[in-house]
Amino acid sequence: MASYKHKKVMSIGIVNELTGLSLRQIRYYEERRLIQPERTKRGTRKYSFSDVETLLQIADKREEGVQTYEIRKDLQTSTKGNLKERMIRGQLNAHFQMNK
Amino acid sequence: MASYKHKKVMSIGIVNELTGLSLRQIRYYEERRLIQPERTKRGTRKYSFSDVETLLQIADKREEGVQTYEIRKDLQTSTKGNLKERMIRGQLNAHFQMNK
DNA sequence: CGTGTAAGGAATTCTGACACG
DNA sequence: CGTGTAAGGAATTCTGACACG
Repeated sequence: MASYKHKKVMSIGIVNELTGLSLRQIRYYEERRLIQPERTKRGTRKYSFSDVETLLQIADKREEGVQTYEIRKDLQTSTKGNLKERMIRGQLNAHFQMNK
Repeated sequence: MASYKHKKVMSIGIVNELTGLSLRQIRYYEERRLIQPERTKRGTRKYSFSDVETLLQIADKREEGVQTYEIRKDLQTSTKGNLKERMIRGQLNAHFQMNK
């Protein structure tokens, strides 16, 4: 399922090609905790397709002038927001089923 | 869809970790045309998750003593076989629908 | 704050070849 | 045939730092 999307297998060079972001930028966004790549035994970073998607979102926000701190909050709330939305929908469904 | 599974993004070192095959073996199976990795601008090989799956199949066959030439044929017919099977099923479905 | 760059070292990958068999 | 290995070079990645602002 999520295995391919979330498996950390790409070197930073590939991520650079896929996103167009510089190595410096990719490492900096990690430092600001917007992404969390894994490390190989010898310390080279490994990224997932999911990380690449996040980086593309980050690039969009940065172009709009949003600071990394704000982007981090957005990324967190966008995830939580989806969860929240799903829970609310669940409650609404339960509500309508009761009144049906 | 197939984008993550077939996108060539992994270095040979990662493939080695994922499959347990030696670099020599991975390169040799390419030489025998069992897999077709892509290359970066400077010539380093890039593999997909799909390639990794194929390599795992190859490893199984090799343990059984099957030669690379036979494995290549198997890989080709297993793909074509699936296609053929689907076409036959389609015809069967059409047949039964006509007689229904 | 966000990003570029030069610096030096360490690890990776590549190819062609010899070896065994 | 399939795989290991030593060889030398080229390219990658890492970190900490200085720079601009």
